Amino acid sequence: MPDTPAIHGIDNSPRGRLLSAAAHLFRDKGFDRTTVRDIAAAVGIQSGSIFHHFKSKEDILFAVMEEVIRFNTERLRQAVADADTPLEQLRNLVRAELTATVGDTREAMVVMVAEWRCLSEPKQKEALALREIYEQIWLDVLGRLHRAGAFHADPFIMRRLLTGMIGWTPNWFSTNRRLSVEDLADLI
Amino acid sequence: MPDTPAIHGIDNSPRGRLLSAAAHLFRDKGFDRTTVRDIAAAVGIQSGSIFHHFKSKEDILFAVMEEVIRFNTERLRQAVADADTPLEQLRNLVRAELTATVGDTREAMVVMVAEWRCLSEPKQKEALALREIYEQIWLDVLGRLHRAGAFHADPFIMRRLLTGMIGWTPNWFSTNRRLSVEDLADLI
DNA sequence: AGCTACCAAGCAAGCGCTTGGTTTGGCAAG
DNA sequence: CTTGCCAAACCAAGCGCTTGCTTGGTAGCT
Repeated sequence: MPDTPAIHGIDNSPRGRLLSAAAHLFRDKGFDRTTVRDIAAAVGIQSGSIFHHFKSKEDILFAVMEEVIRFNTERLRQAVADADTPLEQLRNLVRAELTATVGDTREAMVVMVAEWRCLSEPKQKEALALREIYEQIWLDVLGRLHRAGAFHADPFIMRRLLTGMIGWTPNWFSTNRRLSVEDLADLI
Repeated sequence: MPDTPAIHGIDNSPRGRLLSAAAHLFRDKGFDRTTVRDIAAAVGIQSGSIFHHFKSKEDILFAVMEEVIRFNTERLRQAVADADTPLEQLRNLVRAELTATVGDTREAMVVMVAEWRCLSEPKQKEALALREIYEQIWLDVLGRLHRAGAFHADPFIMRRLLTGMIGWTPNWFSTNRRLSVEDLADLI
């Protein structure tokens, strides 16, 4: 009965399968409305058995976020490294984040922005630290472009507007339309 | 004790005070993590007394959304009516939605986008109908601008990108910085 | 009298998580 | 090639608590 479509960057150990199933459920029911019994059923085990792999339900959510953020931070780094000019770096960043958001790590990404506050405060801080590394890559590239005179707005504001645009895409984008990446690159 | 800051467009009848308090709690704890006991305590009554005004907890959420969407639809209409040129209409729409999103109906707006899926399916449909009236105002103006050649992208896509940008603002915008409205108007 | 607004008490259901025991797969000693 | 063993993975049952909501009654205003 199990078999949730896997998420890129998560292996298929028992733990990994649990994470993928959880991410899927968290996405379309929300963290609070997903019970540990739901997650267990999705991978075909008993609810109690979950706590052999994770010490709490919150830990599952945190693990999902940690995996996805680590994986995509690496992707951003590659995107920057693969480009020569700053402008091309930006275009690659947009493409990379779009891929993460509507592509192979879509479910986990949606969960990360939507269920942030379901983490306890210490876990939030921990996740925020990872998140800041991620954001720094963006800010570096945007800052470089700004100093080069490519745009006049504040890079921080710029990043926030981009975050909003890209972060909203999973709510409307469906993968029949190819590469709206180019659309966005044009918009900048 | 009571006294949550009121939300524009909601009166201060017992019912109205309940709605404002609920919107406030829903915003910073989420719908599921907010108990009816929390809401009751926020206005200084017993938890059971809530069900004299609303027949379920979900009904409270729906009422919040309904009020805020009705109020802001009217605001959008005014924004269009107050402008002469299509471009000015767009600028007014942006300003109006920003005011709604980070201004006087901020809490309720955040709740509306974040807790959408907490509604049962019938209620979602009902809310969606109201939402579509709201969106149509945007699409009318954007369609007019598009036909006039002001931009070449699909108006639907354009609206979605704008939705993302504006919808994300409450996550970073704080009301010390005046009128970022102008920033956004420039970006189009 | 009748209505609105509320209280006090509690019920049934569902929740996260615990507990104690059982299966499974791998691996090395005999 | 068996045998003994261990750790990882899982089951079956249920505990204690919180949740949304119900019920039956009361105070005060018109």
